[in-house]
Amino acid sequence: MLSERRLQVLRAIVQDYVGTEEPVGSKALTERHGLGVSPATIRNDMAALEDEGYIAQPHTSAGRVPTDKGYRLFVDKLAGVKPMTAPERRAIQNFLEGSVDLDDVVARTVRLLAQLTRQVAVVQYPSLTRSTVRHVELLSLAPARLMLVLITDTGRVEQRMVDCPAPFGESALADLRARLNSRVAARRFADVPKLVEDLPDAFDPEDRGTVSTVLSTLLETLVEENEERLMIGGTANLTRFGHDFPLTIRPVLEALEEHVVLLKLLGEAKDPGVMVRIGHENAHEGLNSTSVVSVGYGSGGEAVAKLGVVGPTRMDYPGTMGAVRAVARYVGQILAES
Amino acid sequence: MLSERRLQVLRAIVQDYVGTEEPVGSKALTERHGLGVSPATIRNDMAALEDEGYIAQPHTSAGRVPTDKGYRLFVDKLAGVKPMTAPERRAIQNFLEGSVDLDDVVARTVRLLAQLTRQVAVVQYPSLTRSTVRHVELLSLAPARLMLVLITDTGRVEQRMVDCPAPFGESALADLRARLNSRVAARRFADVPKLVEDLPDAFDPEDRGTVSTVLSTLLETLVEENEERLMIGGTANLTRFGHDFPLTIRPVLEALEEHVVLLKLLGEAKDPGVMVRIGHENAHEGLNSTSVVSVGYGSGGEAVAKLGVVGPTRMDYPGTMGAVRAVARYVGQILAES
DNA sequence: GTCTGGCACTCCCTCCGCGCGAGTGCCAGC
DNA sequence: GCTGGCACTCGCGCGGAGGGAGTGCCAGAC
Repeated sequence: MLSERRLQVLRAIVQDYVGTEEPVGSKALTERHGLGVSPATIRNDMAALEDEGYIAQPHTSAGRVPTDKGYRLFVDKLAGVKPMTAPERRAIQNFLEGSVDLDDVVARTVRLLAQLTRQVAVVQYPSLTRSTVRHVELLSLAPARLMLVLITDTGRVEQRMVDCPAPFGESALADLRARLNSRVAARRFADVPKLVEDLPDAFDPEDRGTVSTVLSTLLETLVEENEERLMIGGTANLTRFGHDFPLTIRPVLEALEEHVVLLKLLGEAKDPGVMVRIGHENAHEGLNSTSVVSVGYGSGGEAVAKLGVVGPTRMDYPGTMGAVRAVARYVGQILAES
Repeated sequence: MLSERRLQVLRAIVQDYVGTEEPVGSKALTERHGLGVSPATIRNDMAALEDEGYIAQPHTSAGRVPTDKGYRLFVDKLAGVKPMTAPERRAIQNFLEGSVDLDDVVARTVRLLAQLTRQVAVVQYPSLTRSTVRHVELLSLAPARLMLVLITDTGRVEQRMVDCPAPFGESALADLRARLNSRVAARRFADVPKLVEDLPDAFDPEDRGTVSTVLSTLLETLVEENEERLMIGGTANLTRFGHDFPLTIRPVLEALEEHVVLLKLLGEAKDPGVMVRIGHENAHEGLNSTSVVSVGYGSGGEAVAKLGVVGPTRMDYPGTMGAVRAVARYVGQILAES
C-alpha cells in the first residue's frame, strides 16, 4: 500500500507530464507543487513508485513518466471527472440543437467532441437493437417486388428490398401494412419476433409466402447488428503528439479504419458511467499507446449506442471524461426530443 | 517548344522520382533509361527544362525534382492511363458484387480504391439532384405530423419530418400519396417542381396548407445539395510519404475533414474522363502539395456523383488514373443493377 | 551545331567528439 | 524518516571534418 504522499507524488507526476509532455524530475515537482518536502525525499518516493511499476524512466538519469498502471491508478483513485463549465454546457447544447436529422446529429457530435477534447472522436450511430419501432412502411415497386422501410424512434431509417415469391395485390399490401404497424409500433425490437409470428395466418394461402418473406426480412433487419455504423473525426489531432509520432500515428489510423474493432472496443463499456481503457488494456495492437474514453448515450434512460475519444495515454483524463460525459448527455436529450 | 528528347528526359525524371522518392541526377538517368547520350548532354537538357519551369532542384548541386508544371505536362502529354489487368478487373468486380445496400457499396468502394492506389480514397454518395424518383412515401406519425420518405433510383433514402398547419385525414393522405407518386415516379428531380405546382388545387381548401407544406419540404429535399455526403478511407496511407511529412500530413487531414471543400474539389470535374488536379491547382491550401485524381460515376450513362483519390504530387499518375477509372466503371454497373 | 569528356566547385548529409546540464542514487547527519 | 551534499550517468546540442553526389562550364570532336 502506498502512503498518502506517494499518491500525491504520482498525481503530480501525471499532471505535470500531461501538461509539459516531458519527463518530470524531482526538483521540478517540489517547485510546482507545494509538497513541503525536499527533492531528495521525493526521489525516494519516486524510486518506490518505480519499483511498484507506476512510473518509469525513459533512460537512466532522465525524469519519470507514468506507466499504463500509473495512469490506471490516477484515473481510478486520484482524479475525478472534471465537470464542464456552464458556458461550455450551453455551447454544447446550442451546437447540437441546430441538427436537422440523424446524420447531422452524429456529424455534429463528432465535430464537437473532437474540438472539445482536441482528440480523435468516435460516435456510433444509435443502434437498432435497443430502440423501438416508430413505423414500418411497405411500398410496391413492381408486381413482385416490395421495399420495406423501417423507421425507429431515434430517427434512423433502414430499407430493404423484398422479392416476393408471388405477386401481391395492393389491398393485401395495405392490409399487411396496417396489421404490421398496429402490432409493432412503439414496441421494442426485442419483442417484435413473437408479436408477428402468427401474422401469416390472417392472410389468404396464396399470400402467405410473401407475408413470411416480408416478416423474415424485417426480423433480419432488426438483428443486423453488424450493420452498425460509426463516424470518426478529428484525426488531424493525432499530429499534435510527439514528434516521433509518425511511427505511432500509422497503426492508429489503421485501427480507426477497422470499424469492427472500434465497435467492439466501444461496446465493452458495460456499466453506466465513463469507461477508460489505457494503453495495453486495449486489445487491438495499434492502439497500445493510446487510451480510449467512452460512454453510452441514449434517448431514454437506456443507452442505445456509444461514443468516445481516442488519444495518447498521456491525456487530460479528468477533462476528457468530463467532455465525453457531457456530450453524451446532451446528445441523449436531442435524440429524445426529435 | 521542347525537343523530343527533352520530353523524354522529363518523362524519365518523373518516373524515376516517383519510383525512388529522391531527386534524380543526370548520371542515374542515362544509366536507367536507354537515352543513348552522355550525362553532359542530359545536363544541358535539364538546365533547359529548369529554365522553362518543369523541374527544380531542392538545393544547388542536388538532383532535379519535377514541379507541378512538370507533372502537368507529364499527365497531359507524356503518359496515358494505365489500364487495369484482367485479374485486377475481376477482383474489383468480385469485391463490389457482394454489396448489400448503398452504404455498403460506398464503403466497399472506398476500401477498394484505397487498397488499389495505396492512397486516400474519397467517394461521394450518389447525388440526389441528377437521379430520378423511385417512390415518395408519406406516413402519419401524429395527427398533425407527417414523415416524408423519398426513395431514389440509386437506392438512396431521404426522410424529413413535416409539421402540418392543420390536421390531415388518412384519406387525404392516401390521396396525396397516390397523386404525388403518379406524377413524379420515374421523373428526374429537375422536372419535379413544375410537375407538382398545381397539386394543391386538387384538394379541399382546408387541406391545401398541408399539401403545400409537404410539397415545399419535398422540393427542399431535392435541391439540398449541401446534404451530400462522402466517405473517406485509407488515411493511414498518408504516413507512407516523406519522413518530413508530419508537418505536411496535418493540413491534409484537416482538409479531408472539411467535406464541403472536398465536395467542391470533386465537383470541379466537368468533362467526362479522369480529372487530375496537381499541387497548387487545388484551391484549398492544405492540399497544395497533394494531387487529386477524380472521375464521375453513375448508374446510367450520366454521372451521379464523383469519386477519387488524394495523394502526394509525387504519385504514379497512369496507375492511379487507371484504378480510379476502373473502379468508377464497376461501381456504375453495380448501381445500375440494383 | 550538337554532343562529349573533363574538371573545379558547391552543398548536403553523416559522423564524431566534446561539453553542458538535468536528473539520479547513495550516504552521512539531523 | 527527512534533508543536504556529492559523484555519476546519460541525453542532447553544437561545431568541424570528410565524403559524395551532382552541377556548370569549357574546350574539343564529329
